[in-house]
Amino acid sequence: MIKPVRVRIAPSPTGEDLHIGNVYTALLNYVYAKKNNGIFIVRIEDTDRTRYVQGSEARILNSLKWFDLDYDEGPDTEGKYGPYRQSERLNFYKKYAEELVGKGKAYYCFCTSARLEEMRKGQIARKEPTLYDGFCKNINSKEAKKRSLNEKYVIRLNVPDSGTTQFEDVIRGKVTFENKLIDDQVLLKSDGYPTYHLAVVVDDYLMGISHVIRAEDWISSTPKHILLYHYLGWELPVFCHVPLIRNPDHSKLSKRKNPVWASWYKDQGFLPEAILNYLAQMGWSYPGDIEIYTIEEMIKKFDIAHLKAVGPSFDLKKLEWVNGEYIRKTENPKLKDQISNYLDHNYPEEIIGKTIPLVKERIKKFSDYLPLSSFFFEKPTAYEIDIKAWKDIFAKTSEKLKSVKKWDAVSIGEAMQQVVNETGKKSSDYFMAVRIAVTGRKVSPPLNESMEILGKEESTERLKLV
RNA sequence: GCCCCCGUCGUCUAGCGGCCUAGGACGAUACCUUCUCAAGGUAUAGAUCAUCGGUUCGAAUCCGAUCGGGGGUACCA
Repeated sequence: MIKPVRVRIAPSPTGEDLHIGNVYTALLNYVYAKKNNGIFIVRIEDTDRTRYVQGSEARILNSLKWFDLDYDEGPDTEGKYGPYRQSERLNFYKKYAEELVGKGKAYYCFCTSARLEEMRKGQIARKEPTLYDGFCKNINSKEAKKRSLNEKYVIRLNVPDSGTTQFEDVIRGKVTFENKLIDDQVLLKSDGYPTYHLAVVVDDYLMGISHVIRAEDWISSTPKHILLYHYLGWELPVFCHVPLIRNPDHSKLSKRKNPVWASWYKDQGFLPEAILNYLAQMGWSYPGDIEIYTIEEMIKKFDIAHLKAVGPSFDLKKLEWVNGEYIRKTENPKLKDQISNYLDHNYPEEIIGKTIPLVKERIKKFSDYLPLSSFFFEKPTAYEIDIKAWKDIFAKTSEKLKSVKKWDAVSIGEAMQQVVNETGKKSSDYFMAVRIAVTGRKVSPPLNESMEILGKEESTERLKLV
C-alpha cells in the first residue's frame, strides 16, 4: 500500500502578505501534489504571538488564490485533519510534550532568560557552541512536576549527547549531524504555545504529510525533528529541502534588499502566471530550452529530485521579460479587461481597448501602461522638449489635418508627410515635434495611430495649444 | 567560533565520464527594421566549468583538500 501524497506549506502570519519565497515553495509543493494525485494543504503556523500580524493570514490566503495555487485543505476549507491553524491545536502539542516527558525524552526547564543569556555569553567567550548546558536536565520528575505548578517553565527536548542523527534528503542525499551539537531545543514555551519544532512534527504526523518540501534554511533543525519522530514512534515523511531564493547580493531574500511581498508584484502589474513561470525556472529548467510554459506543462515535466541545490538569486529583469512575453501573447480583449481592472476602472474602457494594440508590445507590466498612455485620456500638462519654435508649422499641420477626409492612421501620415515636403523640414525632427505636441513625451506609441484614436478634433486642438 | 548545505558566462540554467574548442535564456553591445520607444530579426562580447591535487586511456561530470558563498546556531518561523 503506497502512502497517499499529502504535502503542505506552512506560512506564518508575521508579515504583510505572502512572501515571494513562500510562493516558490508553494509552487513546488503544488506541482508535486498535482503530479502525484496528491493533496496540497495550507497550515497557518501562528505560534509566535509576539510577531503575529493582524490580517496577515487573510492576505496570505488571498494571494495564494490570486496565484491560483488552490489548496485542498486549509483554514478556510473543510477537511478532516483540521483545525489548520496551530493556535487552535494547542492541546495536541501539550499532550505530546507531556508524553515525551513521561518517556524521559523531554524535560522541564525552569531557567530564566537572564541565566540563558549569561550562559551563552560565557560559551561565546570560550568559543564553544551555544547549546543549552543541561542545568535542569537532571531535576527528578517528581520535583519538576511540583515546581511546574507555580513556576514558569518550558519543556526541552532531551537530545542524546553521543552518536549521530541523520536523514535522507531527496535533493541532497544523506545529511548527518552529531548529537552532541544538537541543542536541547525548547518544545513547549512558557506561554503554553509550542515552538515550530514540536508543532511541525506533531502536525505533519497528525495531518498525514507524506513529503516535507520546505526551504533549505530548515536543514539545520531537521535532526531535532527526526529525533522527535523517533521518540514518538512515528514514521518519517520524505524530506526535501529546496533552495532558498536569494537577493541579488546572494544573501537570503529579504525585504530590505528586494521586494518580497506578493502584493508588491500585484501592484506592479505582474501576472500571477508569469511570476510562477519565472519562479519555476529557479533550480529547474523545462526540457528543450523552453522558457515560457504553463503550470500544467510544468506538472507534466517536473521532477523534484532534479531540483538544483543552489540558491538562485532573484532577477527582476528576467521576471519582467517573462511577464512581457505573457502580455504579448494575451488576446487583446482579455488584456483590455486586465488593464482596466488594474486601473480600478478609472479610465474609459473603450479607449483602453483601442490603445491595446499600440501598447501591447511596449509594456512589460501593467504599471507601465499609464506612463505610456495617459495622453490618451488627458491633454499633456508639460512638454519634454521646448517646441515653441514649431508653432507656425503646427498651424499648417493643423489645417492640413482638418482637410483629411478619412481619419485613419494612413491618411494622417500622408497629410503630415505633405507638410514635411512643403516645409522642407527634416522628417524626424518634424515628427518628433508633433509627437511632443500631441503626447507631451519623447517616447510614445506610434504617432499616426495615436492620433487616429484621439480623433481629428482633439489632435488638431493639441497642435494649436503649443 | 561551531554545525550543515552549496560552487558552470553579470543573472537563471543545459550538462549525469568521450557528442563540450561548454549549449540556451535574461541582461549588455552593435546592426537591420523605423516618425520616437518597443516588439521582431541578425550578430558580438561574456564561463581556462572556484582552485589545487587525485581516479581514469579520457573529467565540468567521480573522490579529497583548500578557498569562496549561503543557511543555522532563539521560549522566531
